[in-house]
Amino acid sequence: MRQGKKARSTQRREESLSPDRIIEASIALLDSSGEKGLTFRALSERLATGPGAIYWHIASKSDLLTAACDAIVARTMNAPVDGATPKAIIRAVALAMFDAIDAHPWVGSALTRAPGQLPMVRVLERLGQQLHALGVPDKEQWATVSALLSYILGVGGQNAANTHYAREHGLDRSNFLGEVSTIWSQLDPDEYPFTRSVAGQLSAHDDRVDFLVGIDLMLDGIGASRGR
Amino acid sequence: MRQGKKARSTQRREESLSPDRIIEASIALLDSSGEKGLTFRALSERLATGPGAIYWHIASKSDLLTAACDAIVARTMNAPVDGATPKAIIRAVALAMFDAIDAHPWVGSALTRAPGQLPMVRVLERLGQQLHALGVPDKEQWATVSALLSYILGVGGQNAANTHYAREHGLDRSNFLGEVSTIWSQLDPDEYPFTRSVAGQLSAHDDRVDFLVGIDLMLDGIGASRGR
DNA sequence: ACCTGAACACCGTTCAAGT
DNA sequence: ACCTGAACACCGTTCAAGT
Repeated sequence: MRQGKKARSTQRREESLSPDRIIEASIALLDSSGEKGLTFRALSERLATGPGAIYWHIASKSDLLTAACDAIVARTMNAPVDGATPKAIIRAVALAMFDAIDAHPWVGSALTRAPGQLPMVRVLERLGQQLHALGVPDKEQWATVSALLSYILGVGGQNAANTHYAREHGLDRSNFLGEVSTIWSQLDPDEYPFTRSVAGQLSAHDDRVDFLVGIDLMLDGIGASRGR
Repeated sequence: MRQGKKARSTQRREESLSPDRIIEASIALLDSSGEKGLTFRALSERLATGPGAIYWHIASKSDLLTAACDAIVARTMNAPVDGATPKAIIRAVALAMFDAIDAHPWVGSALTRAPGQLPMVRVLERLGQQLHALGVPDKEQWATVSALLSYILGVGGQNAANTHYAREHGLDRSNFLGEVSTIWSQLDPDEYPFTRSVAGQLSAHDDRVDFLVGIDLMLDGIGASRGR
């Protein structure tokens, strides 16, 4: 039963609590059971401790969620991205966020609920630097990043909501879209002609492609009011 | 103590429960105490009944929130809007949603959490009809409304989060923005040059104007890839 | 300094029992 | 048909007590 020093200290480190270990376990819990799967009781069980212990390292559940979100966003924003022009880089950064939220839907809602905080600032900074490079005048920079960011958060939130809703009703994503499509195509033709006409496109569409359409719309808009 | 028939029946209607009365009371509760103020216990107290009674009329809290949200959105989307061109109408509809969410921040998050449901569809329909009038090709209509809607939901979600965060910390909105601005201006200059440079614009900006900048960016984008 | 786990003050939801 | 209100199965958070 004796253990070498190395093994001992490794195990020690593995067993003692730390913010990082708590955040790591939170991410695992959020990925596997969604936002409502993250409770201090489930978390403390996974960490083989009591619920109170976590409060020594983390101030609140809201802080914990923001920290978990930031871990994902930091990873995403620090990854290299390729693109030759500022607009190409903006596209790539936005797409990286889309993919991160697609892989971790809870990040979508966590981002929104932490306004002005680190995770949002990381994205803001990446986008803003490219707007600067693009020659957007200082006075217009805030409104422009703000718009891009709002769009990304909007899509991310929808993504999170879709996943949550599908999970709650025991459907997968395509079943969910099919259900919405069916409901839409049964709406009153006089009141909802557009929604009905678009119901068919719903189940065939590609979220990722649609996301980029919106980004390109905004980038084109920046070009239109500035010239290329 | 006798009462006329009319008075009697009026009072009856006021006292007996109905989905409409429950929704009305929910809106009042949400407006006055925010999203966390809406509980079945607080609601049943305000309606002078027991928590169980509400379940006779409403299936779940999530349904209740969506119904309350829909009441606001329906009111907003049914109000006449002026605008001579499709783009002007889109602007006006979007702005009406912004103002509605500004007045009832909880609508921002409720909208996002009811994907594909009635409140969203009302907005989708209004915007979509104008895109159709604008001559956006059928194949592109879904991605285009979807982008506009995501942007509106994104701004709405941020709006809700800002209000929630400020309320939680006992600040008003301008204090909150001032605090964020201060934090941003103290960020590391090498890592966050853009965010620092933009911190000053934060406290002076006008949410409503910024919102329209994003809408115009997208409308210009639609124009750019189509001509006018 | 860090952890334990019982306890507090809540939730949404259900359901027997009433009218 | 509609309402009552106790009870169930949870929450986040606190805090005395331990090591």
